[in-house]
Amino acid sequence: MSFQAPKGTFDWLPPRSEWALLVRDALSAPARRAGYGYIETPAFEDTALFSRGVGESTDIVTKEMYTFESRGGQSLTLRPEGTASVVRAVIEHGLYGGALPIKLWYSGSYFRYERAQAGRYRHFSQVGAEALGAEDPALDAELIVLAADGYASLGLKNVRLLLNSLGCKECRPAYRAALQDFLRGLDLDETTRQRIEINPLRVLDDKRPEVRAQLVGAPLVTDHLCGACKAYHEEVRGLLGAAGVAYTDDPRLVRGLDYYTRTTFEFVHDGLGAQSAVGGGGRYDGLSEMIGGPPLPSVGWALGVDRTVLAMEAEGLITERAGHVDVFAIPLGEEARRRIFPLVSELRRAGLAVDMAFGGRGVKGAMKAADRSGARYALILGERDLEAGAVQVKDLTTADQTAVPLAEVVEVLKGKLS
RNA sequence: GUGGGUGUAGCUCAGCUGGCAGAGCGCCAGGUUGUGGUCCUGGAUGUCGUGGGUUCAAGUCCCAUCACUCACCCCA
Repeated sequence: MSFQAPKGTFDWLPPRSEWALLVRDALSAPARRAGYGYIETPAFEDTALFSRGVGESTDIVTKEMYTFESRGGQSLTLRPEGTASVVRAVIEHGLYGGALPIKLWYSGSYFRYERAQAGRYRHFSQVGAEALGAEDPALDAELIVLAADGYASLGLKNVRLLLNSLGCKECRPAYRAALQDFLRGLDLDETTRQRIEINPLRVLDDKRPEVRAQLVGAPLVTDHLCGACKAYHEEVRGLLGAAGVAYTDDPRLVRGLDYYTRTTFEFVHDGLGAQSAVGGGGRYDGLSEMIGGPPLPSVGWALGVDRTVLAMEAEGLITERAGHVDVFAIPLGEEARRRIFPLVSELRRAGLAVDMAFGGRGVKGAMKAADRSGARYALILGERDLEAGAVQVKDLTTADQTAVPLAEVVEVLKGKLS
């Protein structure tokens, strides 16, 4: 019997896994500095939260959810995205009764039942941030700037920001109707024709060349925005410019979740294969009410951790990192191992990163291991040293070696490494 | 759901019109009775994805099947 990770999933292994941790940290750091508090919600929720929140017409809900029945007969679903859960938690705990906006960030695993391909997995990882309860273009701009700063802090140069406005419940219906009129006149396959009736904006997203060619003259949302939406969008654009964040207006940008209104954006990168979005988000003014909460105009984003690592690889930012211990201890013989083990523990308690040779290997093999560990110093303890009450401290970069009394090793190494 | 590609050592892969299972890297050991990163020597690891067929003979040809992968669809 042998096992392998389920289709569409993968394991993060060292040393590459270090970058996943680093990316998670770097993408969330700007939000933490901007007053966003940490929220952690369950990995599964009531199925209806997603079908009503994300939208019955979306692909996510119609064919990509991991839905199962609990022993009590309740329908539960592994979360396919984070926003619905956060809004649910805010409503459930009445957080909207306090100071607004409520600013939250989170990080975790998400699940969508899709055919895997480069950059697209059934289990993936996102960092998210949401600001709930305020309708202020500065809040939209803040979130976008925070995400852009996160990517920039990782050294990414080729992340582009696409920006659009999808209008609101006042102006979207008219646009939707105009778009449907246009699309119905095109030569399209059956599934796409169905999409025109259910979710016409999504058709603008089609990548097939024969479809793209026909979409050239399609009506654009930006030409159908009401006065309020137009003004709001202009304000967001102005603030982004003022903060020095470059963006491209993309009137074709639509997103796969139904709850978006007004500001929508996507961060894209060309080095990921067919998947180009490394992050995205937007405003969702009606979501709270859709799932039974009070009016709570909000905006947020989710950034893909796995995809960001792929983007960094594409830009050559992922380099082999040297090992991460400072000291590597080598006992020669059992007596030496018994003596060096507590010394290793003591060094670690003193704040040094320390590893040691296990498995009773010879000096040569142990030295090889010390070299691979990336340690600056090797500690060698053998019979002769035990008799002398000292340990050999070898600087692996210069090959200088000196005997240091056992009682003084901790202080000496702390001094050398500070 | 649809279409393409690939399955051979831990990893990356070579293996021609069928004829003894290979290389590089990595790993382990020795060269150095207690010293790494270079060098030299040696060693271990294989159900050639799986099942069937053709053949004196199959990693190689045929059929089926599974897995992985890329792309469409969709999205982080």
